[in-house]
Amino acid sequence: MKSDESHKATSVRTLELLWGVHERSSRGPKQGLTIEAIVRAAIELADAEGLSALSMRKVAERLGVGAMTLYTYVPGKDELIGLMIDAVQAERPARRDSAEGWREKLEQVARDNWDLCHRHMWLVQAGSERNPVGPHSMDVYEDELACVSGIGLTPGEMVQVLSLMSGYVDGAARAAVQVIQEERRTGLTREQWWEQISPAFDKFIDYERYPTVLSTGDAESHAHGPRENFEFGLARVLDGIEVLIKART
Amino acid sequence: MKSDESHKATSVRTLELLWGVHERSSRGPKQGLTIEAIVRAAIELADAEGLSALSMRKVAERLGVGAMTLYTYVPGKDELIGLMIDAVQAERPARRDSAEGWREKLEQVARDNWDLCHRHMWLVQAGSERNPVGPHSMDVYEDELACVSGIGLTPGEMVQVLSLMSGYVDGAARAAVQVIQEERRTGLTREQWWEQISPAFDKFIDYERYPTVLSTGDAESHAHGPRENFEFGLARVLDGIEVLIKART
DNA sequence: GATGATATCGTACACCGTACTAAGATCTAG
DNA sequence: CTAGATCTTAGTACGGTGTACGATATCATC
Repeated sequence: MKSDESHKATSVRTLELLWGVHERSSRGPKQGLTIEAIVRAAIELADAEGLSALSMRKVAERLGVGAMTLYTYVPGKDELIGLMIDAVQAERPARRDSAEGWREKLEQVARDNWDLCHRHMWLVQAGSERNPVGPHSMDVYEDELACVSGIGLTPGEMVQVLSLMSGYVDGAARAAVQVIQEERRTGLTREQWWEQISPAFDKFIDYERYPTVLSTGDAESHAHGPRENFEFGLARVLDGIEVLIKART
Repeated sequence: MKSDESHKATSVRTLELLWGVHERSSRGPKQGLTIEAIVRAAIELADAEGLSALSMRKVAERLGVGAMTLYTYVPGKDELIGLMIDAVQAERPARRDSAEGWREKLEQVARDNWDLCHRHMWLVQAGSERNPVGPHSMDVYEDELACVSGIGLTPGEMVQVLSLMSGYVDGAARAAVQVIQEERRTGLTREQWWEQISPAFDKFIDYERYPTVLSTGDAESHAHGPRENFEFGLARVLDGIEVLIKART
């Protein structure tokens, strides 16, 4: 376990990196790279080959430098991932004045996040709390907060509503993305995979133990696409929030 | 990339392990271990030291055998984790005939899952779709399905409602558990950490850029505990489901 | 030009999952 | 009862990881 002091030091250093405060001393040789370039290379790599294939060596190779060079820019891999997360938040559409009413706005926020998770699938595995919050994440938070302010909720409720929304979207995106990644990894669609597995499955399982499953019919025949599932859940969550808001007014 | 055939083979093998179908040939020496013992040791290790500290070598050491011995029982680490996930599902309370009505039942299911994620924190990082479903997961699914059957929903809607619930609970548990793990890792509570960071943070940030955040007041002062956040979101999600059910009847 | 701070990066360490192989244990066929 | 087949066990090794350390090259400053 590192000391508290060293944790504080790297946390503050990461904050500086996130907010673009460099103030490097003028002595010594010039740096040949920028943090932005490193973060960009890391994002490209993670997009292309997945988070598990993201390594400091490969990022360095992509930039044409030695692996240890990266450590003069970034304290470590975890902090690099933190920078990646904040960087991609910039892709989310900014203020959405077009949408009318809190519901449309929240819906857009949710879909933006869903889309982002599909554009950068590593997001659903990388997410870690306690990352020092960077400027782009802060922009997103400001936007989200604006969606639910001025509609009769207490500040505490506003925060909780946003936490609910992002919790749901993250969970749903995670499930959806994992299906896609699994299809990539094995080269089989879920249907193909299930076809291969089901004979063995039927041999083991005793369906008398699962009357409700049986009476509901084959789960697969009722399965919807991930997108439909997401939209369904989103509508329900928004309905639930609407109940709260209507009770407050 | 492995061949489709080998994927199929390990999938079927994992199914056999999950459902307890051994049929080992009688030739050769007897096995000194059981899969159950291996899974138990792995769960203890993950509980105690986290998923990142779970390694085949450490599990083997805990059992007093060589690392490679495990591979005669289990195809690989991923499959072992799949067995661990199914095994802990057995801890969830079984049929809940005590609860009245779908809402109370779903509430209990959600809280059981929330509690399970806190008892075995590695669950929130390990979760992977496309794991061949084991007997205990199947029990849970049967239970969940029974909660929402016979209340006027179509089979498709029942599946979607459950997917919504588990998506929300997973997302919320994930966030909550990550906070706890971060506190363990750094030895700082979130408040202590924020106290250390905020001076630097205030130096970088320009609050004029974030009027809503500012007007809402310091987010920390409105922060609730993870448990309260979870219960708040759960109530909203259930409200949303209730809207759907009332529209159907 | 000397000095001292700094960037670069090769090497090395401690891990990881697991493929391979050799050795020993046990059952079955003859 | 023996021989062979077949299994378990486990040591070794390979290619990967993050990153600590130290040597060297490069620059701004005195």
